[in-house]
Amino acid sequence: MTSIERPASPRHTRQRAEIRQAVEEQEGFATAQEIHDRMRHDGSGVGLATVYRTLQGLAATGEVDAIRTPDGQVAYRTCSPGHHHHLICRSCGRTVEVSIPSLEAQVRALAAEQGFAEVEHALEFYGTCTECARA
Amino acid sequence: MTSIERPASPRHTRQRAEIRQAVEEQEGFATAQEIHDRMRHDGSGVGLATVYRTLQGLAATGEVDAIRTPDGQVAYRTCSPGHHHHLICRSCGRTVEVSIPSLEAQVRALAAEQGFAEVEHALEFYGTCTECARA
DNA sequence: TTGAAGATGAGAATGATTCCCATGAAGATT
DNA sequence: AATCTTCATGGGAATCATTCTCATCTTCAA
Repeated sequence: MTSIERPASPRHTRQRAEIRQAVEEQEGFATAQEIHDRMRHDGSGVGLATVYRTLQGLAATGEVDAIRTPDGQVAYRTCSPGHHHHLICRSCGRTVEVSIPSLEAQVRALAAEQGFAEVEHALEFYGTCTECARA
Repeated sequence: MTSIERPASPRHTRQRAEIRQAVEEQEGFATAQEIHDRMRHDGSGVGLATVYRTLQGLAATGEVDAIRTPDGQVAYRTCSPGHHHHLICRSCGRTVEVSIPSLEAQVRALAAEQGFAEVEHALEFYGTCTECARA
């Protein structure tokens, strides 16, 4: 198990605060690049590498949620705590958090049945919300 | 809706046959690069770009399943027809197909509830199989 | 057999993400 | 407040998977 060392408590820096705020302000999920672009547009001089690093850190501690979009990019969002999934609009990005308690039970059952341990899953839904369906 | 034109019926070529066979022979999921490497190792001279193109085509018609691994790469595998999910061993790659009928119903219900249309989902499970848990 | 539409392959191009490393800032210690 | 050690930053190079380009071959219908 080779895990990268990460300081117990990261330092409080201006950049880190700005990035955290940027993620909190956005509606749905956004990639590191999108967040970086928006910050730049808003006058911040934070570097792209820092945005990547910081978002990864925030995701590792669960402070933000990270998902992989269908085209392979990683997107971040501030979410409510606890296990949940997302229903994401393909065109506008609007995101609804949903939880499927019965799924979690089934997953455990399936895993046991097949003899698999430490089973994790990532489930996201992509659709078109009412607003966008109109246009 | 800009969809890339794809010929109704692709031509039958030696390369296409080789690639299809390579995917069928493998145990679990493999990336285009892995498949290409194995083919090369077995004496095939098929180009990497062709492997990528062909696998994409096969996935588009449902002849093979394509998933995105946790680290963002696309992996392919020959599967049984119909909607199903995968329980994949993180270390050895062994894959078990599973279906969760109740999930599909819940998805439709959730989508309707939130006013989302054309909802798609991708759900894969990653765990450690019995064999690998021992080692 | 022949021609046109497709397929192939080698390498260049792309694009997201990570790495490198010299410099700057945070936080603990006097 | 001054100092010091450690960690964070940022800019640009480096990676790496994937796609594109395009000249050259194949397939397959006529």
